[in-house]
Order: sequence, then C-alpha cells, then structure tokens
Amino acid sequence: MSRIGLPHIVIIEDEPVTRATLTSYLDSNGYRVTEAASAPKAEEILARDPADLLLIDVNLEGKDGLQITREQRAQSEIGIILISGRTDDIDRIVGLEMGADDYVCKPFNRRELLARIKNLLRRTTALRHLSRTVFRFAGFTFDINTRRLTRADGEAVRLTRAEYEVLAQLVRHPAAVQSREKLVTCITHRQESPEPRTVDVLVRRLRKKLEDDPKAPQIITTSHGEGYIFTGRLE
Amino acid sequence: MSRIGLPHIVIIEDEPVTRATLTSYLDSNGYRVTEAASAPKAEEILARDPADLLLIDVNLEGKDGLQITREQRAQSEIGIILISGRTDDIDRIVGLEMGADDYVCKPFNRRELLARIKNLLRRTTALRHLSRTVFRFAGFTFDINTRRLTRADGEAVRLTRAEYEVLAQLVRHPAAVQSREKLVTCITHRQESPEPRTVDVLVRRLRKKLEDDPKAPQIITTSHGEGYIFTGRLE
DNA sequence: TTCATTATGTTAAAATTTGTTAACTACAGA
DNA sequence: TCTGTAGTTAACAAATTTTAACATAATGAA
Repeated sequence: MSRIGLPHIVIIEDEPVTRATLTSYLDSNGYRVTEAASAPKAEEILARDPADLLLIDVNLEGKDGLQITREQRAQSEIGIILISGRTDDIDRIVGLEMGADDYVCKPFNRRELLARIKNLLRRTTALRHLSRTVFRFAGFTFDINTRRLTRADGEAVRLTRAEYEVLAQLVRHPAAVQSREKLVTCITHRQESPEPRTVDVLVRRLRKKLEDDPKAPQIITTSHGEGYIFTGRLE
Repeated sequence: MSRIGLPHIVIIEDEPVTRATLTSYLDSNGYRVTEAASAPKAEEILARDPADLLLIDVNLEGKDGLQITREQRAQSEIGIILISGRTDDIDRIVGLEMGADDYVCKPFNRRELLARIKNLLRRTTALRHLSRTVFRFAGFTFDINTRRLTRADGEAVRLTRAEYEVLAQLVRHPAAVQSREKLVTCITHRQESPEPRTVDVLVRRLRKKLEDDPKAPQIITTSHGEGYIFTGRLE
C-alpha cells in the first residue's frame, strides 16, 4: 500500500512497547508513522523527511521532550503533541507555553488521542494550503514560485538563493517575528546550519535591494532580541 | 473602549460567575472578550462581530455546547475550546470528534487555558495580520501591524522594539491603568523579566517622542502607585 | 580543467538598544 | 510641614544589531 500523500507523524518515545502500540494504532488509522527512540534519531529523520506532526514523550533520556519542543517551534510551525506520565499542572503548563499544541497524560485514551491528532492536522495542513504565491508590497511584486522579484518600474531585482529563502519566509508570515534560528534553517535545509548571525548579513543585503532608506527599514524590521519581521503593507 | 486589533473571543457559558471570571482574566491578558449566556445570544453576537475563538460550556440549557460546535464547524474554521464539568472519556471524545480543537475539564487551571488559547489562536489567526490596525491620536498615526508611528506632518517616528511593545499595550487599553508588571511582560516575551523600573525609562523615552511637553504628559499619564494610562483621544 | 565571478559565511569594530542604578523631585498621608 | 513612598531623570553598563571587510565555497565560461 502506498504511503505517499498520507500525513506523516513522527513518534519520539524511548519506551519500545508504548512506541510500537502507538505506531500500529496510528498506522491502521491512515497515517504514515516513523519511530524515533531519541532526540538525535528524530532530528536525523526530520532532516530527510519532514513531518506534519510530532508526538513526543516528555521524559526522554538525554534531550527531553520540552527541549525538542522549544527547538522545533523556534524553526517551524509543525504540530506538536506532548505525552507525559506526569499529571502535574505545572509540567503541562510549561509544555504548552513552550509552544506544544497539546499535552496528553498517560494513561490516555487512544481514540481521544486520535481525535486530537486529526483536529490538529486539519489546522496545520490548512495553513499550508492557504499559502499564496504572489505578494505585492511597496511597489514590489514577489512571486514565490518563480522566485522573481520585480520593482514598481518593472525592473527585475536579482535575489540570490539565500536572500530568496529569507524573504519568502518573512513574507509568508507578515507581522510575525521570525527568529534567526528559524531563518537559518530556511537557508540551508540541511542539518548543520550556519551561524545565526549570517541572517543579519542576508537581511542587510535584502534591505539594500528593497528599502528606500536601508538605515530606517520599513519592510524588514528588526525586533531586538527576537529576530526580524516583515512589516511591508501587503496589497 | 477601543479594542481594535485584539483577537476576539466569545464565551458561551450560562453560569454567571465562571463567565465573569474568565472574561476578566482573558481581558487582562490582551484579548477582546464578549460574553453570551446562551446559544441564541452567541449567534446574534457572532453575526455582527465574528470571533477568532469560541469558549463554550458543554452543558448549556437549550442548545448545548456540542450542538453549537457541530453547527459552527460546519460553516467555519473558527477555533473552538469546550469546557465541561464532566471528566468522562466519552464526553471528551465526542466533543473532539465533533471538531472542537480542545476540551478542558473543570476545575481548570487558568494559566493552562490561556496557553491553550494562545497556541490555538496562533494556528487560526495566521492570516489575520494582513488587515491593518491603525490608531490615530494627537495627530499621530500608529499602525500596530507595520509597527509604524507617523507624526501629523507625515514624518515617521522611529520606535525601538520595547517602545513599540509598551505603546501598543497602552493604546490597546485606552483609559485603563497598565501596571508596570503588566508592561514588563509585554517588553520581554522570555521567561525572566527585567526590573519593573525599566518601564519608567521606556515611558520617558516614549514621552520624549510623543508629548509636546514631556514634563506635563497628555498622552501617557502616570497613575501614582498603580502604573501608566493611555489618555490620548483616539479618533 | 582553470580562472573569473558570484554567492555565502565569518568575524570584529561601531552603533544602537535595552536594562540598571542613583540622585533628585513630586506626591500623599499624618 | 514633615516624612516615607513613588516617579523622573541622567548617566552608565550590558546586550544586541549593523556594518564593512574579508575568507571560503559554488558556479559558469573559456
């Protein structure tokens, strides 16, 4: 049976029995499931086969679920559900404030988990499909598909690949802060990323091409201590 | 009181105390909240002022929470969180399978609910940023999305990130006292907050940029022992 | 292949933003 | 008015970003 096109779920759980049970249950409900016993293993999998949703056990050996959540959330909008043996309020709150979409306590009802997964996937995949491909702002026309940026006078502005990736990420999330961490992973889709400071340089080069006055940027704004924001007016 | 630009949450709950508590908590956390005691009342509200998220008590008199969920989900992708006094697995599963994004059991932790709301809104409002949210006062134009502040003569006033955050919080809650504690949490989105005194300095810097006579502030007023208030006249 | 050109990444100094502190001033209650 | 508390101000320290110069890697043409 072909698994291509099915939503891809990665389970990060070091307890083999729970892992296998979950996998087979989700698999039989129409999802493509990949298992990872630890954080490094999961990162390896995600690097070559991006997931739609992560199911993470909070209490992992080594890098724990909360840490994974923070790192993933910094660089993507992937759906994250935490699973924990502890029912403590504080644990749950910390997980959710870290950006996990949901927090489920063991022992959990499989059918409930399935419903939660389904609802969350509806949200995350809807977002993906809503993505536009042509954006207009400040006289520029930016086509994400053809990678072309055109000035008001019709003149094409040449963007390098890295510049394109950064601009695309920013434009796709108008008025939302994009961390350097998130932006570097847009530049290289590989595992080892360059210095986050590299983003500063790319932004500078973009500003030179986009802004009337690069010293007082209007389109790509700095959010001190946080990252960069697209603040152009989209038409 | 103007609350333009804030996410709009509608609470549907027939128990007055729970309703009021929730409303004031969410309101003080930067949301625009409308209360409805019943389904018909809620529909009336939604018809003239669409919401970003519904907080629905399951056990309502008349049309209950599950029914509202089904109807709303049939016609929109609005975020829905169900609240229930019953902790039964089956109730929860039915609610979730009906399309509710989340199901919270009483007694719930407010902070947890807030985290869940925040995460869900992040999913549902990703596109809302395209709209403009502009405030006008004392000749200034302040656009929350593009982070731009413009003087009466059209000259742009540069705001640093922290200054922007403070001004945005004040403007969103005109004529309401904002405590230093509230304002510092606006400045830093990270865990550890700076000294509340930092706010004083930011307000001073804002006054220098906004006020005709910073010694006799008209727009950002001090409330001795309490905090600061936006007292500009919004147009 | 080699060379020239362009793109990408790194680094350090300069500039800016943010946060802290302390002296000073204003306020409110006794 | 006195007195303790709270707010303003300025100067400074710490953190972060910008800028420019340069090193390395990738690309394309001869």
